[in-house]
Amino acid sequence: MAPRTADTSAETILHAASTLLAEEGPSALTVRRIAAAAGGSTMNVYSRFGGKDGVLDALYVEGFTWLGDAMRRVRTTSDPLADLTRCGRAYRSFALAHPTHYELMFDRYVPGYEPSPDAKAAAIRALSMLADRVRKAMDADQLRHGDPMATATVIWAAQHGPVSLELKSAGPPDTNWEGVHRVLTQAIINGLA
Amino acid sequence: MAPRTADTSAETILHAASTLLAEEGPSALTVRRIAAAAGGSTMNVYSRFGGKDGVLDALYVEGFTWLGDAMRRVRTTSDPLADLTRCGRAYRSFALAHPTHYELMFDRYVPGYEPSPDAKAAAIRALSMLADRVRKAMDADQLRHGDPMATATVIWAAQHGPVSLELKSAGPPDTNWEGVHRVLTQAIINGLA
DNA sequence: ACTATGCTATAACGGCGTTATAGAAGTGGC
DNA sequence: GCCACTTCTATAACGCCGTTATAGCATAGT
Repeated sequence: MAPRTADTSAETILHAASTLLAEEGPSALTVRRIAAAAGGSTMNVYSRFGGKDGVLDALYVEGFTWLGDAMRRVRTTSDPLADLTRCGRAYRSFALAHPTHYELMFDRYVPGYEPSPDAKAAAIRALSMLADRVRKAMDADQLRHGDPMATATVIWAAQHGPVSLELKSAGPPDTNWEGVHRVLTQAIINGLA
Repeated sequence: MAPRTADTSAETILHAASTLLAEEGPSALTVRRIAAAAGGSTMNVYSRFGGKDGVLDALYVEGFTWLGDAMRRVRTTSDPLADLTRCGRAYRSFALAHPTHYELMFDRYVPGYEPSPDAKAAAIRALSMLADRVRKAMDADQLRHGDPMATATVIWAAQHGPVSLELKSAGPPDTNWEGVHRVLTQAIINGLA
């Protein structure tokens, strides 16, 4: 049974790393711990992912896949502007549900890590999902016309600001971050209309 | 001449660390390199700053001091709303001029580092400088009345979003970040008026 | 002059990412 | 059946990190 040892496949390693990231945060993401959690040796990580950065890239893409899915799950109604507002709420929910993935994706929590071009492409793909909804709103004359990608970037930046600060609990300790996020999202959508 | 060795005072160490951070980025901030750049031994860093986190705290406070100074330098006119817009520009200029300090302050670039309560207090102090200007705008009936600190946090979040993304060159490579920042700042100030 | 104190530099410890090395399992030819 | 040969594995080593222990030396007090 089993080819030779326990099945330390790429999926097993990735799952172990993802769990480690979710449960103990980025500092638990060491090659030795990932390999031990997956039941294999450190070299296994190197042969399958080329090193720590390869695993981080996979987790990065995993995060953007989840974020893209969350955006996709937002229902599309006849009011594209309301849909965009709901996208904002979904964005914040994603960040609060997967804070460590969010930090890996958007704050450079892991020191030497820089996402590979492929990984960045996955990020842009998630952004274009937002751009699609922006385009819909433009077509419905609910948003000022222009480059949908550029407008989507503005909305994204308005999301990232409060969410990023909330996750690192910056600012006054009694800050109502849900309120900050709501006000900011509303202001930017009104401002672009 | 000289007490005993070269003057590896706290200021010398801090200056060496700050230069290292500015010129080579956070990854150059190792205790050994800081000590060598300051002309002393590693123990020097420990006796004067208690460890690496102590130095990071000092750099963190240094960054917020600079940011506070930049906010203070924005001229105060009879149009508080225009002053706030200028504060936004000053904020982005600061981030672009001191990107590595900004990342230390706002993105958790350095892995295990968490700012001490004192350091966080310095951050809140810089934020209340923005809150003062918000209060002025409220007194002039240019902004909706409310808690100035909360409103300042909203404005801050609107600044941090685009600036943070720009610094890590996220998003489409041809993004006009100055434009994103301008649109977002204008939208949030209009939205709060 | 001599002890005591405090600061210094060096060395060591455990852990990190990564690389080199050696061993075991599978494969093809004869 | 047996022997190279390839391939994947696990272990150990290297140089770095933050931190701590240790030993040396300059000053202060008497």
